[in-house]
Amino acid sequence: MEKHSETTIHDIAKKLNIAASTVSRALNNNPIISEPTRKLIEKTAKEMGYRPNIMAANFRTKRTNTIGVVLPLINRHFFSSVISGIEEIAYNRGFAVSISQSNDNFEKETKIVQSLFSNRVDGIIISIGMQTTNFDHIKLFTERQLPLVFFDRVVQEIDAHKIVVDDYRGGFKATEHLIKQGGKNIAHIGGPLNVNIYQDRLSGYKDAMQKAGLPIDESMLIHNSLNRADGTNAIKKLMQNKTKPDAIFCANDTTALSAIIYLRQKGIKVPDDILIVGFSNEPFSEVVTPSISTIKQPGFEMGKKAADLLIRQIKQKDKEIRHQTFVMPTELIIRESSVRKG
Amino acid sequence: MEKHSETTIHDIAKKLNIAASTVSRALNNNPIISEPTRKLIEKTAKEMGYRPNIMAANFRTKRTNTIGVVLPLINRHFFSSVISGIEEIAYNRGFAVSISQSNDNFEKETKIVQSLFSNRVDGIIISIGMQTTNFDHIKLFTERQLPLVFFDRVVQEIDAHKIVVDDYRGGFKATEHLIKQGGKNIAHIGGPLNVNIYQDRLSGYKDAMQKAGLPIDESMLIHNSLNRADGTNAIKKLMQNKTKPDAIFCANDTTALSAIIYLRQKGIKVPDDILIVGFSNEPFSEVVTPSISTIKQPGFEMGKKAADLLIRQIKQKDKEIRHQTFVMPTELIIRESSVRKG
DNA sequence: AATTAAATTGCAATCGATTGCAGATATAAA
DNA sequence: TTTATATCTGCAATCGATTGCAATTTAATT
Repeated sequence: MEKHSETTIHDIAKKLNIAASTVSRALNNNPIISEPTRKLIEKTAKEMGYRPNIMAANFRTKRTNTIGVVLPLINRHFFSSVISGIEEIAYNRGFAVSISQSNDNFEKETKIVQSLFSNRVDGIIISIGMQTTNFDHIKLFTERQLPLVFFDRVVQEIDAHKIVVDDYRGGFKATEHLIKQGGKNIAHIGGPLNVNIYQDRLSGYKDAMQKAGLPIDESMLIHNSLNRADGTNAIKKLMQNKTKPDAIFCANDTTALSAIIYLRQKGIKVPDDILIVGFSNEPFSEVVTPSISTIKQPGFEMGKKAADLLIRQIKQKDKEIRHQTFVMPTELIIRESSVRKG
Repeated sequence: MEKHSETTIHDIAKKLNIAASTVSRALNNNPIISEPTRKLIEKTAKEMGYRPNIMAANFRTKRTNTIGVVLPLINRHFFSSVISGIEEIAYNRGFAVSISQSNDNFEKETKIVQSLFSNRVDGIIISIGMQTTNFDHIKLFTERQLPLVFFDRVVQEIDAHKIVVDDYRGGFKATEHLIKQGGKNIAHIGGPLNVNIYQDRLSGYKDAMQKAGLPIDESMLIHNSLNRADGTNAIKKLMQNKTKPDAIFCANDTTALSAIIYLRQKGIKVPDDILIVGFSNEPFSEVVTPSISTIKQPGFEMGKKAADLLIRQIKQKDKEIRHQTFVMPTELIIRESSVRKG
């Protein structure tokens, strides 16, 4: 029946007795082709069930119309929101999105980035893993001027667009709020300090404390991986201090939740006895009891912004670009966990 | 300096005075190449900073080593878990994962699938949108024998591998549990019936009711989109019935949550006055008060299974395949919302 | 040493679309 | 009618890796 399973521009050309180049140009809406010719070609192409071989085109043009996304964990509300935003913009601009998760594992992150590079993605959007302290794999992109956008967990020493949350102000606002609510001995459960966002949240905390004239007690600071178990260990340790905290600023909602659950088991009431604020506004924070005050990060908008910036860069590859850091606003959402009942 | 920005197998061949085909075979570990030659080529390739042009290879071999994933909404715990599972398997087998969300929009779903087809993905994994009742876009794949795996929201009339949860038994177990806890007038808030999973959950509910000799009252059945607002409307309506429900089986946790919150506002206690069971085991369900009894779906495992099946199909394209439906077990997780206090 | 078999390597075509440049046709001006 | 100028179309090379088949080298056997 059909010799080629797929019709090519050559088949169309042969049928119409014209050159394949004309067909190619017509199908790409090249204005150099006259209107009647284009119409005819388009009609024939449709009749013949023509579908462009994008691989051939990619190969020839050296572009894949694909952007790579690398992030620690897909299955996390903040990150999946970012993906959602990226996908939305990318789809509208005709780009596919290829997604990989590093699981916060340095080796995997490296392999992923190399693989995306070999696959010739047009650019990548990346949030660095917690373990990552060496950035040679990233330089693979920057050295060849391949478009790259960081988000959330960024690398300061690499020159590229960056989309971050205002973690400093987030930390500041959270702590300030706890102080206003009467907190004096305010603890902080934070993440690894090699990651910028945790560094910034800590700085915000410290500055808010200092501004209020409150001392910073090192025994009130704990840094860990911010998962459920770590959170429980952290709160346990804090409650063994000679002076116990009367408020805690947690660097994520998961840890805040761990603390609340542990304290409830011990008969310590939140917010009556201890005030708590989290970070990230996970979906559960709104509905848990007590609902968790937190800092909202606009994940979806960040994803959209990142994709927009990346695609702009891809489309104007030649021009010199001034890399910028976009700081997305955070919002303090006050719920039950941090408000002492009247 | 460098004429070609990238070194090709021809550059390597020229340098070593051998044929490009030998280089190609050596780099692909073709056993027909002798060990010393391979070693030499590999060494030289590394020295010259060779990176295969995957686009060229894809073009030639007609494979992209990419699998497409289409699902309603990335930013939902169940789906992002599935993605996570898919990504894990795909990554280990050398496949990239290209992800798109349909937002439950039929037009977008169609375009996505067509685009994946044009991009020559090696296969797709798809969960159908709620609005989708026409499957011509899917046939694009099946007719050309392109590997396709459905998960969760599957299309019965299309012959392909399917990974589903045992929604029927899930619905049955949930309802049976409510009956055991003393429920008599058990309502059901379900999803659109054109979607198999909601159909099955309803069937499970009905059978459990019948088995217990309980009548099925149509006014106790509501079907909607299962979002937060719909859930609130549904519970509101149910509570206006002449005989009010004493238990509710909700087809997802979001709706269960809506019900709990609404009832709390009205001073009606869960589980004391009304028992509730949800579905999906969203992260919030465990930590909300009262914690929500629910049916756990193994999203991550489903993703892994789907990817495994798809990749197997891709790798043995020629052989005839008996399509199977894999029913993943569900687990009833009993929490506070459905257990009447002693 | 000659013959045969086995193990390696090379030749050259191929995948399908794109694109610079040359050639052809149509239109306008002289 | 001839010449000049736009417009349009076609030729042919090209992108880089893969692969069937032919050619060559090496090893084994007589």
